[in-house]
Amino acid sequence: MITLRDLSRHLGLSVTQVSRALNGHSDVSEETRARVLQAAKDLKYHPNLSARKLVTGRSGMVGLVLPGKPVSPGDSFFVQMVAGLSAYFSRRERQFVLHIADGSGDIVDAYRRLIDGGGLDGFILLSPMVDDSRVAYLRQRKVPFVIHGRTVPAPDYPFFDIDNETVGHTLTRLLIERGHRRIAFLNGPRRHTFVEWRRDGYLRALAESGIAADPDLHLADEMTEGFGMIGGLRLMTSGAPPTAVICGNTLILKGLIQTLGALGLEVPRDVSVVAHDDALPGLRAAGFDPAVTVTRSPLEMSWQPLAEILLGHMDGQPVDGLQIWGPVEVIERGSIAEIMG
Amino acid sequence: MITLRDLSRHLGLSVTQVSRALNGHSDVSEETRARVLQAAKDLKYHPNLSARKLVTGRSGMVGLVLPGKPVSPGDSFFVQMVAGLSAYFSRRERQFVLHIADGSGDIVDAYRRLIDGGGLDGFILLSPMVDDSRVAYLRQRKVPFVIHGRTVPAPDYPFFDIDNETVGHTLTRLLIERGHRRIAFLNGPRRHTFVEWRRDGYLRALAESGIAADPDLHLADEMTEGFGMIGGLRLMTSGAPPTAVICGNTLILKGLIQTLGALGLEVPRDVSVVAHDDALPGLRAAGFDPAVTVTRSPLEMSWQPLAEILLGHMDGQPVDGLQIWGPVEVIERGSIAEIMG
DNA sequence: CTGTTAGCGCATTCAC
DNA sequence: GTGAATGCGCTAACAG
Repeated sequence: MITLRDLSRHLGLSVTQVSRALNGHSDVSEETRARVLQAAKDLKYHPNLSARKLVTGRSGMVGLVLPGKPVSPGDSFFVQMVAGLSAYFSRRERQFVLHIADGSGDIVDAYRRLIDGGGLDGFILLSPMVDDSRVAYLRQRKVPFVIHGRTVPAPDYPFFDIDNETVGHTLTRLLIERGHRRIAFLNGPRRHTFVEWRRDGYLRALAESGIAADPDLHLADEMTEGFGMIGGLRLMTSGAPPTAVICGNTLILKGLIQTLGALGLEVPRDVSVVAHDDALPGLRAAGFDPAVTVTRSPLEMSWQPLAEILLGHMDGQPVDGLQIWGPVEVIERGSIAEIMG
Repeated sequence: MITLRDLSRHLGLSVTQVSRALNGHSDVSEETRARVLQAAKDLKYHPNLSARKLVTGRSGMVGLVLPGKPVSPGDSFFVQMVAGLSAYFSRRERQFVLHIADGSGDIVDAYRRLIDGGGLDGFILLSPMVDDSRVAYLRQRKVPFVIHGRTVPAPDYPFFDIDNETVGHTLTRLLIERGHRRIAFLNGPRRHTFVEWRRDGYLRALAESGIAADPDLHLADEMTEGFGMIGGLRLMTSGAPPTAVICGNTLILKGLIQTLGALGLEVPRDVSVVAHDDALPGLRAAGFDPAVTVTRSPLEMSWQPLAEILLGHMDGQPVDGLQIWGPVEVIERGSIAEIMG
């Protein structure tokens, strides 16, 4: 292993000067800098992050903490995210620590250990919740982070998010415009902010058209195929079934489609269906039969912004430029039937 | 953030003594140790790994380097492994660094950076290859590692593996015993040792029964559904098709089944099929129609041994006890037809 | 059993 | 521009 000291002796310079040259300080002659850089490459010098961390307090290592649930195909959301982030940081010569938390115990403890002991100084947070304890803790510790989503509508920390209120509103509007008035929503778990915001958009669209919201038509549960099946069954076998159903993601959609098939209901003849599509591999709404009209925001377009925002934040860039909205596309595919007034 | 120094002042002891108490040294009075441990818990002390690494040369952080290919459902092997390992190490208060390598460049560079710069001092290696450069490098650097598999039949480093020669032999024997003599093998990529060893077992079984091996019946390629389809097609449409096919895993099996279906061939009436089953979620051989006879070694039973072996190795345990064979089960499910002599 | 001393590799004062 | 000294938090000699 080669250290700064080795380099300095090799070059006949002081350790200090080599350090300065490597870190791009201004008070180094161009010639010296060139020599140092060349030698560093030749000798395959790699700065010792532990040593650097000890003196600067920062290691540049970033982390992602995931809840410790068993892996299932439905977790392809996390898989995509982990793979994307890890590859991105690896390319940038950053260390990416994946921590799958022990389900028991406070999640904040995991962060504390990672910060105090492990020297992590940057985090990506997924699936923000109302009153998110992770956010509170990291803010208090003044550790940089970026969230995929938001905990409040207008936060003062960096984030990458889509406009979920608009997602809910758009999907609902699509149906209302075709004459639907009994519109159901198989949403996600209440604890997540985006679920509530999509619901807000849904309710706003209904209100704008003077449609009374029927609480029985809005179901909130884990975003699984199972929920799609059970929720769909509950909706369609109730006394007053909806004429259209909105699905929070394509996993729910998949379940719903199965239930509809089992009930002998055809899309869009018997019931119209729309969904939000994260464009996860193997779960494309375009692949369903019939293809389903969706709002679409590819998850795979979120790693890079998330990573860049985090690195920017760790570099001390102002928060304003680090609050970024991802695009939401509307793709009509004919899974909505026209209802005559 | 709370340091050893804080603890020592709080307790009225020297920093050294507190360190010793925490690290389980013998020369500490029981009373002192108890006091220290209690105070550490109360003040939520977490040792600074960077500092420790600097003086001991070891941080306890372990890493997994994966080749930088795009993620697909077929990578569920890696997904399972990553999730299992990460969860295990997290529970043991170890940091687990996932590094998805940039495809370009020498893979060894990734390890160099992680060791020199990142302070990693233990690795899990997956998918060992003939003349594996990673093994050579880590051995030279004297960095502890554990391999899922082996690079040579009797290595002097720790590993967790199954007896792949026996897997090949067993699957082939099952078919020979039912009278098959034209037995094909859709194996994996030649670069992997386990592929060669399975082939050895296959050839040995054939030889033992005096069956001449037909090179056209052994196909080696990436273990994908596509290979199962293409390879199966090639086998079954050749001039002299086999009466039985062995699949290297259930992904290949899945592809083969599709081809057979497309060709109007029925299992086991028209062709017998066996496979090796890693028991990946969603790819259970039991779920195929008809259920397929397999050798089975659940992947999910490998993280824990792998992790334990690595930690043992890092603790300096002798290698003898760290070379472990996982079980291989034979499950007969009636996908083999009897061939009358 | 306990405390004092030294140094891991690096960045950052402060002098020159 | 450059170099010498200092300390980050911790463990490992070395005394007592």
